[in-house]
Amino acid sequence: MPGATVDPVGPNRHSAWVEHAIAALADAGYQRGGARLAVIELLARQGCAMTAIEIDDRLRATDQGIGRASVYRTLEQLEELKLVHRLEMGRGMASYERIEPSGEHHHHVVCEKCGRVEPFEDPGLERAIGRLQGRVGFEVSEHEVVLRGRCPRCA
Amino acid sequence: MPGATVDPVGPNRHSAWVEHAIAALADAGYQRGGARLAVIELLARQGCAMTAIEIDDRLRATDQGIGRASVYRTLEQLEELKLVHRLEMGRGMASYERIEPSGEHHHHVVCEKCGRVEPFEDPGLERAIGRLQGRVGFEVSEHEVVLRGRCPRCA
DNA sequence: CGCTGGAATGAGAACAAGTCTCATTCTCTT
DNA sequence: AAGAGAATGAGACTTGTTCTCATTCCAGCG
Ligand SMILES: [Zn+2]
Ligand SMILES: [Zn+2]
Ligand SMILES: [Zn+2]
Ligand SMILES: [Zn+2]
Repeated sequence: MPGATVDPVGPNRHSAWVEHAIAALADAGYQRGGARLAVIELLARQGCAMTAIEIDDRLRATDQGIGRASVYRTLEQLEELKLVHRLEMGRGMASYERIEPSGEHHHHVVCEKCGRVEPFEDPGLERAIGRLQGRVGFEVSEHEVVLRGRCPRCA
Repeated sequence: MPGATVDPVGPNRHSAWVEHAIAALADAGYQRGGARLAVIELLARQGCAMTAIEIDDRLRATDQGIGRASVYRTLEQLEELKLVHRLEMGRGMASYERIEPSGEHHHHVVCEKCGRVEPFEDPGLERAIGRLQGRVGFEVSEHEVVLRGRCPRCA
């Protein structure tokens, strides 16, 4: 689903992931907390990766005024529990996007001129990566693919 | 006839890339310089990615005492000319490895526990990526694939 | 309910990778 | 050999991220 955009208010169809994340955190022994929930709900509304800076800025701007430490701490915890995927697609800063429990996911094309990021899916690519599993000596649990080039506007 | 400085570790079979890089830089209008050459010769000897920090430390330790600014500047120039590939596979720091003019290349598996990086090649994967070219709206010029998991030692 | 121990939070200091500045040194062409 | 301009490097600076620790909040208990 590339292109799912921000849903500023009210229930949204990604709330299932919010429940999933909350349950996983509870299972892992975490207590509830407002800052963590705010991060989770923000990520739940995004269709693609969002930089840590952007997440932090966005949450600092709310009336709750979430702190930077809480944002980064939460992102780290979510990554540890495989609830979000951490990506480094640009000049040294991390982005995050939620991981669907279903395994459904996408990869990214990045414009090397303007930095624009676009998601894409491809079953053939996934199949090729799947076939790789035995061939590398590691026990692979995730993968990421980044294509780089010029976007239509910059070409 | 080209007075390439003696490599303290002895002659290496990648000197062709050194020549290639020097020629490309000259074509791009750069003058020669000792710091830049040192970076190029170091990269020429590596079989896989090396972090910028490592490159910098290594070159600072030489009797020439290459400066940090020169190292990063050179890496940026080499990347711009597509002579090296910049990778961000770990905790927010860049690695570099040379690009073979032949197009021959590999991808990486990273251990999420100990950080170990291992290269691998796979024609099937390359084919799948090649088939993708038209399907994404970008004019793709490079790609990178990173698998993450546990290495044999950490599994 | 109101307590209480431990978890969660956030302000700001600390870090670390990378970038910028600019005086000096080096290259290359006359 | 001289001059114009490129390359270099010491160190200041920026920036994304992490750490510290005093304060606030949560959940179980009486
Ligand atoms: Zn995405
Ligand atoms: Zn995939
Ligand atoms: Zn490599
Ligand atoms: Zn490839």
